[in-house]
Order: sequence, then structure tokens, then C-alpha cells
Amino acid sequence: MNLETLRHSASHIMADAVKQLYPGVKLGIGPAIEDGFYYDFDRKEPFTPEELDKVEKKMRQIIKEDQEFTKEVISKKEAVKLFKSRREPYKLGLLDELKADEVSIYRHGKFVDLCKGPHIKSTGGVKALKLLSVAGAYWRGNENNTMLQRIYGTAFETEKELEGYLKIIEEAKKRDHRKLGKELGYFTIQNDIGAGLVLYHPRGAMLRTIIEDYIKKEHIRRGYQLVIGPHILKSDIWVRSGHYDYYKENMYIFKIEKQEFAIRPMNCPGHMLVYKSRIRSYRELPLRLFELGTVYRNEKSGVLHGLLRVRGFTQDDAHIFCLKEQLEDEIVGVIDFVAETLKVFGFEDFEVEISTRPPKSIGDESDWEEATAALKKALDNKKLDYKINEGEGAFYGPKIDIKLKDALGRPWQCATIQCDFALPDRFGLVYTDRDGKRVKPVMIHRVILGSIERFIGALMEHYAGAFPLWLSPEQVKIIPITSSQVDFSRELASKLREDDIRPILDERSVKMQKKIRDAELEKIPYMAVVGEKEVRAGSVSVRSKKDGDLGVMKIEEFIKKLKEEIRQKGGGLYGKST
RNA sequence: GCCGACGUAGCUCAAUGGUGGAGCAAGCGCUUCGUAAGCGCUAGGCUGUCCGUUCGAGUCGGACCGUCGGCUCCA
Repeated sequence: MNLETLRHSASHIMADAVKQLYPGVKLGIGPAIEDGFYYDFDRKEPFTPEELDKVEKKMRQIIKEDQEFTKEVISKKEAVKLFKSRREPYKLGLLDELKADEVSIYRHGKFVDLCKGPHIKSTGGVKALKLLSVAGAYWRGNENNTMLQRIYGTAFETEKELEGYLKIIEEAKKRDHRKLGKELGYFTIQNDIGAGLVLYHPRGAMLRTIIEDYIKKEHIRRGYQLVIGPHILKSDIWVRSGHYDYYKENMYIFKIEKQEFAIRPMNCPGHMLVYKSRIRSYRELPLRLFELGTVYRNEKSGVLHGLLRVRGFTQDDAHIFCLKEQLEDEIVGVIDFVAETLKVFGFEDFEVEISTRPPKSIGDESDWEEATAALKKALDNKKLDYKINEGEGAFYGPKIDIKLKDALGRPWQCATIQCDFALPDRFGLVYTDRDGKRVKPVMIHRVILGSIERFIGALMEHYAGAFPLWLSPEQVKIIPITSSQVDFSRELASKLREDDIRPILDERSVKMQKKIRDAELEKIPYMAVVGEKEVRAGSVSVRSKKDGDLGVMKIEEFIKKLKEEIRQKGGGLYGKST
């Protein structure tokens, strides 16, 4: 049986239950979604948890009665008459938009819904069911429309599968980067500073530094040049770029004396002005300019979410200026860069989407088509499957979005590759070609990690806070068993630091069991236990978070082992939780 | 921004409209211990902020700030 069909059928059963319990409620729509289903209802008060229980009980009753799902094809006229008599204005609205002369309706018991189907045979087919939450949702997803009351639920073929799903939700809650970030001392977002603004604590700042150092080096290795721009620029530049017209509601704008400035929401203008600072030859292209660019965007308060959606963040941002003929190769190069980088950070899988021209946009249609074709060709070349999101590109060009998948299979939007013919035009960018003619270059906007903030959020949830050795802010916790080993432990710590290893020393006068427990909870990859024996032999007793007690080894041997593991990077503690 | 829920010690949570408590964490002391929690004492609060109702507000009402679940939007 198809899960989607099952869940869609469950949504009909839910709508039936709601109508039986609360006859005045008007029906919206009720599709199956990724992890379950929902149905939208129009009524004044939202559903309370108690009402949700009642609805679920009613649903179980309908399921028990095992009512048959039946399909009928009727004329649109008849359908209008039917839903008029049932007083369902939203269904009439849907019918109004339908072009076909005939529509299908599905019935079970006394319930009837406008629906393409298909459905399961009878309501008894829903074997495992749970209503999960309620939320407001705009009719047809448009914020100018009425806010409806949505009930989310999920259904499976067996109770066991449902339990499995609920366990994953539990696991996801445990891994929540907002919880881990605070508990483990990585970052906080505080009311006193402002919503959506991240304060990195020592561990978070170290993790971020490690990531930034790595990605900076990788860019240089791949032929990018580093540039650095200011965080505020005159408004005029944003007028020229089009951001002032197309992105103003997201920008922080202010005045210095009489001159208007804006905090940058993007890094492109700076990079374009570096390009424009002198005459460029075709021999210089592709020119790849990279910056760890911190940007600020005025995101609506309701969308802020931990590190995933913030108002100030840093992108690993680059702009590639190239010839049209180089476009496809450059895109392929970026795709390779993304794939290799994700692998190094321990992500095994990703999905790809292309977004095409939106209604609110600038540039010639032919440029848009050419750029979109180049993106598609590059993906075909790499034999990557992709989904197409019509009309969801940036205002200056089409884009490829790459979503990494974490240990629980959840997608995270990070990398994006955007083609742009429009901004080089607006800024009057040119290069001199072989024949001495001035030609407009193509620009590619691209990020690999996306925002460092969001990427850290993804990493934290992927590893449940237990980072692989090379990313771990603290790599070794040194645990002296009694105070007599403190001096030796301090020397050990400086020795490790000499070798670019990040140790931390637990000098507290508590039992070693307690120190080990705390180090485990802090998710530190290695513990170096030092007792009387170790001091005498110049060794350490090593305990790995992943593999437990590894026994005694010479300090040099331990350092060598750590360095080898750091050198390999990659997954390490992959998937390990608690 | 919109709909709803929520906001009590650093953290997790208690407190029929009538004197705000506990565990963990912290500080001090004792303990010097071999692979996931040793013991005792101390301190910690204008209950998110501001108005209002009331003899009396953590508790009831309103506004604001913020968080959470969604919608819309997005790196």
C-alpha cells in the first residue's frame, strides 16, 4: 500500500470526524505531506489539545466502522450544487479555479470531499494513527487570505512504524542545536542583545574558527582570491544593484550626517567594485573573489529559529566572474567543491533543486534562459538528479540549491549557486576580449557552506553535539586521578598544545568517575586519565568517547594517534547520540 | 508580520488569588579515590518588562519584549 494514499485517506477521516463533532466548521484542503498529513479548517477558535483528543477518538470510531471509500465522477455543475448545499465556500473556491468539466468526489459514510484521489479501500485500512499538533495556516498559503486552523497528524500501516517515527521525533528533539548549543556552551541568543543575533561562547567560537580556517584554505587551494569589504555601504550602491528596489524591506538603513547608508544584506556589490577597480582582460577570467562576509538581514520576527534563521550571519561567499563559455565549467567546479566539502564534514548525501525566474526580477529573458540551461547542463554533466522550483530564483538570476542530508535524513539548505547576467550589467562590468572589444562577463554568486551559523546548526544536529576529533573545540580532557598528578597533567596539556592539539584539564577535587561522567556529557572525544602509574611511566590511560577504554599508551604514541585521526577529518563519531 | 501556546534561581521543574520551593550547577569545607554522579554547609529571586483589576497578583486582564509550534519568507 502507498503511504501517501493511506495518509490522504486519514486526512479525509479527520475532516469527517471534525465535521461530526463541530458541524459549523468549513473545510479547506487536506493533503498528505512528507511525514503525515494535515487538514485546514475555518473556524474562529483554534483546536485545543482536549479537542484534538476528541477528534482522534472519533477518527478511531470511523476507522473501526470500516466505511468504504467510493469515487464518483460528476459534472462541475453538480459539484457546485453539492458543495453549495453542504455550505463549503472553500470547496466552491477550488471548483471555481478548476478548468475541467468533470470532477471527482470521494465519499465514505456521510462524508464527501472534492478530491482527485486515490484512496484506500475503506477507513479500516488506517492501522496506526496519531494527531500531532495544531497551527494557523493561510488559505492557499497566501498571507493576505484568511488564517485557517490546521491539524497535523500522521498515519502508518503498522503501530510499530508509528512508534519508530515518534522515536525519530524524540531523537531529533534531543539533537536540537538550540538545546545542545546552550547546554554544551557553544552559543546563546539573548533577549538583551536582540532576537536572531548570535553570541558565540568559547566552544562555539573555536568550532567556527576551525570551520572558517578550513574553508578559507580550501578556497585558496582552488584558485579563489580573498577580498574583504566593509559591512556598511552607501545606499546609492544598493540602488544601483537593485537591492534597494527588490530587497529593501529586509535591509537595515540609517543615516550618517546627511548620507544614507545600509548594512550589507549581501556581499556582491563589494566584489563587483573590486572587479571594476581596473580594466580587466579575458586572460584574467575566471576571476574568483572570496570573502567570509558577514551580512545582516531584517528577517520577520516569526521566522527566526536558532542558528538556522538569524538576522546576522556570515557566508562563505564568492563571486566568480567568467566568460559565457566558461559558465558551465565553473558551475561544475562549484558542484564538485560542494560535494567534496560536505563529505569532509561527514555528510554523505544531498539533494539538488533548480529555481527559475520569479515574477519580481530584472534582466533579459534570453539571459535567463541561457543561464538556466547552463545550470541544467552542469547538473546533467555530473549525473545529478534535481527538482525544479518554478519562479523561485533570486531577482537577478536562476539558481541551484543544494540541501545536505543529516544523520536523521533531514534536509538542510546550505549551498547555493546563482547565475547572474543582470548585476554585471547594472554595474557596467566589462572585460576586453581577444579582439579588443568590451564584453560583459557573467557572474556566479555561490556559497559552499551557506551561512556558517546554519552550517554549525546542521553539524550539531548531525553529530548530536559529539563532533569528530578535527572539529571538536576540546579534543582531549585530561583527568588527574588525585591532586598529586596535577603538575604532570599541566605539563601534558602544554605538550599537547605544542602539537596543535586542544586539551582541557579537569583539576577539580572530585572522584575520577565524576570527571569521566562530565567529560562524556560534554561530548569530548578523548579522555587522558593520569594516575600514579602513568606519571611514573610517562604515559596516559586513554578513553575514547566512541570506543571506551583503550588502555595505557606512551604520550608520544597518543599524540601520533590523535594527529592521524585529525588528518583524516571526516565523520568520526558519526551518528552517536546521548 | 500572521494564528496559537508559553515565559518562576545559571539549567530542569514545583507553588487552590493569601509568607515563592526542590534537584542539578555554583561557592566553601571535608574527601585523594583507577574508567559515567562521594559527603556536608552556604549562597542564589523586584516570578520577562510596563500598566491595570483586587484588601492582597507568580496566579486574573491589557500592552510590549522574547521563546516554541506552524503559515508566509529564506543562507
